[in-house]
Amino acid sequence: VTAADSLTLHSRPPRTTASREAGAEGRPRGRPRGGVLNASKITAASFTLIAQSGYQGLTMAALARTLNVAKSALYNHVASKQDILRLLEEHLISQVDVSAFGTAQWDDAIQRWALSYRNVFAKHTPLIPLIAVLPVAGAPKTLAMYEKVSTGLLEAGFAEDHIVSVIVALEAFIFGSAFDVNAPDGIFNPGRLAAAAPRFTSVVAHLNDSNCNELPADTAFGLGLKAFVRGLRQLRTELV
Amino acid sequence: VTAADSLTLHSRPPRTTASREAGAEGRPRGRPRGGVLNASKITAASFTLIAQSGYQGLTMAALARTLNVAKSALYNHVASKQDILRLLEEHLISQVDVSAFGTAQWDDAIQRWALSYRNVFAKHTPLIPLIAVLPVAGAPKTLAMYEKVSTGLLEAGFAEDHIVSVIVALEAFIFGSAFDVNAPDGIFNPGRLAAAAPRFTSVVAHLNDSNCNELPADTAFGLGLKAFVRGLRQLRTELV
DNA sequence: ACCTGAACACCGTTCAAGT
DNA sequence: ACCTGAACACCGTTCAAGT
Repeated sequence: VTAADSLTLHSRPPRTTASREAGAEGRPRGRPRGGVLNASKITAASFTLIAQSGYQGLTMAALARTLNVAKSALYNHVASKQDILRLLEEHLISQVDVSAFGTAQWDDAIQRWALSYRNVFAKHTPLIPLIAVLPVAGAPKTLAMYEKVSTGLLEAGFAEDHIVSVIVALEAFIFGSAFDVNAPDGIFNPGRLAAAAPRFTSVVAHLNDSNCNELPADTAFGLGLKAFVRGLRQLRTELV
Repeated sequence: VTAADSLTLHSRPPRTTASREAGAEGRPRGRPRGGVLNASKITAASFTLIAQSGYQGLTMAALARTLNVAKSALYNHVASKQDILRLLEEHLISQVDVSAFGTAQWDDAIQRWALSYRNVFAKHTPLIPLIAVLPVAGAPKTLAMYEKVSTGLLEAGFAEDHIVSVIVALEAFIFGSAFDVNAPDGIFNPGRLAAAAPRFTSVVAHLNDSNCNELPADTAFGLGLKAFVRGLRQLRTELV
């Protein structure tokens, strides 16, 4: 045991900054009278923060500052940061447009649902790794969306034992496509390696030939969705 | 300026733990004679670490410990942790099986490539948000894979100006499906909310009716891939 | 050129003290 | 029940000192 060791046992390291790090400015220490904090205020503040500075700006400290509370106060309402992400996910799912199921043809309904779903999560891709693995049990709004889609597919004539697979497969395509929306311009530009990949280079050069002013991610999503739905139309009648 | 403030200017906070935090045990301070570190050693150590304790175990500190160097030594070979993730991505891409292009029929080749691609990244989903947005310019192995796939699709008769879209769409489905592989059992079990979603509940109950001992993620991937390829077969001839 | 040691500015989370 | 203040155990990154 060195001298430095025993020192740490008796003296605390002084704070590196002198500024206050936690807490609301004026509020006394005890329990406040009004409802200072709750889950939906945390959700709203999170979306504000994300809109301002992205998911990288969504920290417990920033959230506490926005809500004018101490960081530790957040833990009276959520168990963890993951818990907050789950709140965001549930809120976003309810913004996905499922209204076409029941009004439009099943194939049109799928396409409109998928487009809406992708657009909602394109701005929230950091949630995707979470959703894809999140049990629906505690997520009523997510469940409500699945109920709508299932009903639409049942009425379209899909066999009961294939519907979950159809939904999972479509969601996979939707989530993957949401990432693509955020790809930088020229992501496929081979640069100085062009000579090593002549076919791909040529094909990238033809990217915008037929889609003048559409984003590459949108073109790919449209083509993929069309192909997917065409294939489903065939399989629907075959797979029984 | 308080007393605590001026204190920090003159005395360093003592370390909270007594154990050494950085550095290799025996090595002297200066530049070592042998090649202690390089990019491929960092890559290999990263995969070892991931295999042992997942991506959450992949930290600069753990990496340095594994390689028996100081954390700061890593920055002589990579610019950042993101840089390491890019090394991993390039290495994994080269494990994707593209051998079916050129030997099998185009639709079979796509299916085998897609399955291999999904399987490789199912164990490395934290890389997916990165890949989907990563320019190919500095990634020769990624480019080599695209060259193979492009060639296969060109020979299959797809129009030059659609091939990038076809690849992007397929990749979206592949990446999304990779996440599903890691979903927990019973992810679709509605729990106590079953009554609110009767159709979905019924459809989930029928999930395993026709696929006795296959994982749900595999069933969905197979069905989605089949639908996708069928749709592509139609669009290939139409879209010209 | 390439390493060590030490620090820096964060991060999410915990917990006693307070009302 | 629900807040504050203070700490804890990390994290990735920087940089002077050394050879």
